[in-house]
This record gives sequence, structure tokens and C-alpha cells, in this order.
Amino acid sequence: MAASLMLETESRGINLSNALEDRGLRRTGARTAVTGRIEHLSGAFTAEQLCRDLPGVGRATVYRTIRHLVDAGALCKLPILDGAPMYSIARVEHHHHTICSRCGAVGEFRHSTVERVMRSLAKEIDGDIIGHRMEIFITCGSCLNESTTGKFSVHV
Amino acid sequence: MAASLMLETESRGINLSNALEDRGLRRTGARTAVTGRIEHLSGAFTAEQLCRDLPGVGRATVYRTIRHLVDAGALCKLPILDGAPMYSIARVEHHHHTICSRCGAVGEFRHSTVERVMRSLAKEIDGDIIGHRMEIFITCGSCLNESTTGKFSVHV
DNA sequence: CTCAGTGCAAATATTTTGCACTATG
DNA sequence: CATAGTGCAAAATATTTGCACTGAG
Repeated sequence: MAASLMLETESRGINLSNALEDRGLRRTGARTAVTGRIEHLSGAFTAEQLCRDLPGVGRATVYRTIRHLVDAGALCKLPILDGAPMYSIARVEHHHHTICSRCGAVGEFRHSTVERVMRSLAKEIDGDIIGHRMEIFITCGSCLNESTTGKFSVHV
Repeated sequence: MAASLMLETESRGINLSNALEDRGLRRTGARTAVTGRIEHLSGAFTAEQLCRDLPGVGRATVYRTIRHLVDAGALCKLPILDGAPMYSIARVEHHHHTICSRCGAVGEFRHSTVERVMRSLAKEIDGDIIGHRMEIFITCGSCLNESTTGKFSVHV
């Protein structure tokens, strides 16, 4: 099976500009603005959020740059059930996400058991496993002390 | 933790009309057309597909009915990374999905180990786990015998 | 200088909403 | 017959594309 596809090493640390250059893309002002902004953000973000933060960069360029970064494996695209997907920097090689349903904070985790589950499922499934995705919806520590209503619907 | 929320029993088998009635919604012609069509379909579908199949039912009604069914827990909403989400009937209580990246076929599976992983993760995570989602991307048995290009991008 | 990259606006895609009309209970 | 539900069209939201212009190499 092709599961090893998911384990390419991304060793150089977090440098989104390099990720683009590695793909043969030019280092332009607009791209530097986008990658710089993403690296400056603490957590996950939406494309629209980035457009708002960077009024000097055209919306199309923001979307195009995000797509390049996702293709390069430098960003993860997280499907949010309602509304626009969120993106987060892929800090570790293969991982899963925690999403706080109140504040939207995204975390990453790895868990070897998840990979073991995959291997045992391979036997039961008719076909080849080519990848998997897992998200854990949480109420994060800081939100537990507040009483806001949910930001995202958590449908599992 | 509130994980038990995910385990409500849906015992009466697959009857989408009943699921709506249970929520105090009227049994109307449009709703019967939508639920009938969904039950008639073999697998997962998109809202737009349903609109196409049911030209006699207004687009808004299709979307509204789908939303009711999702709220009732009778349908699962599967976020597809590119494009519209897909829906599939929730046949078993708590489960996960396999999605064929070529033909889009959606399957369901349960795996007790997944639940065990959740319990062990609960200790590591700062906050309360309120749900989780897991999708396995596969090339299904029938697609293995063909040589089409992928229908969905598989980003993990 | 050349062509990859950009910004803008228009196009596309998806879903929701306002509102007058219809039909269920 | 009251009002939940419907259909339509317009609005809202999210993203992509065409195209003339700009700038990186």
C-alpha cells in the first residue's frame, strides 16, 4: 500500500518561502508578504483572513500562494464543516489536528496508535489505503473557563 | 467528558422521513421526495446532485431538508477538501468513513481501537474532547481495476 | 528582455435568505 | 384556517479565471 507517501520528511524547519522556492517558484514581494504573515500568525487561519490582513496583496495571489504551499506540503488544509477551510503550518511530518469548537484554535498531535489502527484496518478494507485524516474536536483549556457559544458545529 | 454524546442510539433502521417527524417537522410532498431520493441512491451525494435529480423541488428546500437530516443525525456531512460536501446516510451509530479518491464511493466502518485511541488521547490533550472525525482515503476494489485519474485530492 | 507572477474584475460555485404563495395538520 | 413549509430570485460567501500589466532573473 502507498501509506508511505504520507511520511516524506520535511526537515528544514518552518520556512514557507523555501518551500515555494523548492518548487521552482520565484521569490516575489507578494509571496514574501503572504508567507511572512502566515509565519507571524500563531495558529490556523482562513484565506479570507489573510486577504484582510494583507490589503496590498490581491485576493487571487493570496489564494494562489496558499494553494502552492498546500501542494508543497507546507500547509495543511483543514475542512471546516460550515464555511471556509482553515490552514495551518505543517510542523511535524504526519499528524492530526485538534480543533477547539469554541475559539477555533488548531493544535497538532501525533499518535502512534493511529498508525497502528490504519495497519489493522488495511486488512478489513476492500481496496488500497492511500491516506487518512483525523480531527479531534475539543473545548480547549482556555475556553473551558469561559461560556461562549460554539463557533463551529461539531458534527461527527 | 462529553464523548457519550456521540453514541445516541438510532435504532429504528433507515427511515429518513421518520427522523424528520421525530423532530416535529411536517411530512410534506417536497420532504418525502427528498428523503425518498436519498434512500434510493446507493451511496453518498451532494446537495447539488439532489437538486438536479429533483427538478420539481426548490433548491432551498433541498438544502433545508438536508440540514434537518444532518441535525437529526440521520445524515453525515463529509467535508470534501475541494468543492461541495457530500452526505451519506448514517447507518450505524458512531462510525467513520472510507472515501474512494477515484470514484468518490463512501463506505462506513467502525473500529473499537479508534475509540480506545480517543481515551488515551484524552490524557494528553489540554481541554475536553467533544468529538472526533476520521476519514480513510482509499482506492476502492473496483477502481483498482481501472486507470482513471483521481476525482478528489487527498490531502492528509 | 522575457515570461512568471500580479491585481483587478468578472465568472463560477455553493449556500442562505427575503418574501409572497401554498398546503399540512 | 393558522402557520409551517415552499419556490423563486436575489444576496451572501468562497474561490477561480481571463487578461492586461509588472517585475524577477
